[in-house]
Amino acid sequence: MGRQPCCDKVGLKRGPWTIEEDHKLMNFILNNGIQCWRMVPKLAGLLRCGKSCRLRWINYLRPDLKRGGFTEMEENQIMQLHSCLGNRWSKIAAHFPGRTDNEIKNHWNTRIKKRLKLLGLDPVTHKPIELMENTDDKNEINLLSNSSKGHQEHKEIKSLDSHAGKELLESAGKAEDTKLTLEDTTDLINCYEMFCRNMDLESWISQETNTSTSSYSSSFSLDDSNNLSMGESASLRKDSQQKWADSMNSTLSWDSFNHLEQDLFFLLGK
DNA sequence: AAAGCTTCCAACCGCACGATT
DNA sequence: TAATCGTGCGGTTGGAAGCTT
Repeated sequence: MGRQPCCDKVGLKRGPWTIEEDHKLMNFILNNGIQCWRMVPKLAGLLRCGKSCRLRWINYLRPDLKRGGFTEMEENQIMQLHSCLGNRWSKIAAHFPGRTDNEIKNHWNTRIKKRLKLLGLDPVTHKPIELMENTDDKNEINLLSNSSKGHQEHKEIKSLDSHAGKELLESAGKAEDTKLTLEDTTDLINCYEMFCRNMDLESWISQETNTSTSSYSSSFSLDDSNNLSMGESASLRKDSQQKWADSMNSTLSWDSFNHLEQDLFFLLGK
């Protein structure tokens, strides 16, 4: 009953892929498509398990992958999507043609999380981090000394290399002891929440998910590779990307977010 | 110059769930 | 119907590269 096991791991290679392995996998998939990942390594002459091949293809070899760092606009969009979808990276990635869930997850963990913390927001809930009142001045909060994790947070922020962190700290002119008045923080939070409300992101996401997620999915569709020629696939992708871009234009005004962000930095810097 | 530290990201692992036998 | 597979997903890790002291 049942099927054969996916792969026995005895004798299979692990770790970083070599250029030769990449070429083998890429050539095989481009020439034959994918019927079954389990068979791919055998037919392509690779000593890898199917799962590993799938991951390598999706995250690195796929021809429609978008290379390079994330733009500020993309980062902002990820933040917004995460506030509604949580850690559902594949769902988030579906809104970014050419980006992988792994890529977005990595970027979130290394950059965006810190950026949100700098804004005084909990990266999990997107709610304001507990405001700690300073006993000497009731109108001040210490952004960097939240509970017992204060030291760690401080360390993380101090070592930030992202433009967001540096900009924020430099604009505030207080790299070591960034303090906001309670008034500032309340303004900041109100702006952020107002922005989220105005975007009506949840309805947009549910609409997108219901109508078109599969078309925009970052995962390469096996059906596409099997049933469409390269030209047809490319055309389909182009249409999907255009539709996606159009839907973005009609739904969101990123200029307004950038302005808001500048305002937030201004608030912090004043 | 080099040792130690931090950041980044490719890759792995285990689980969930629908499909298949 | 139960057992197992195939695939996708999210969390985690290891090591290379870059940075700091």
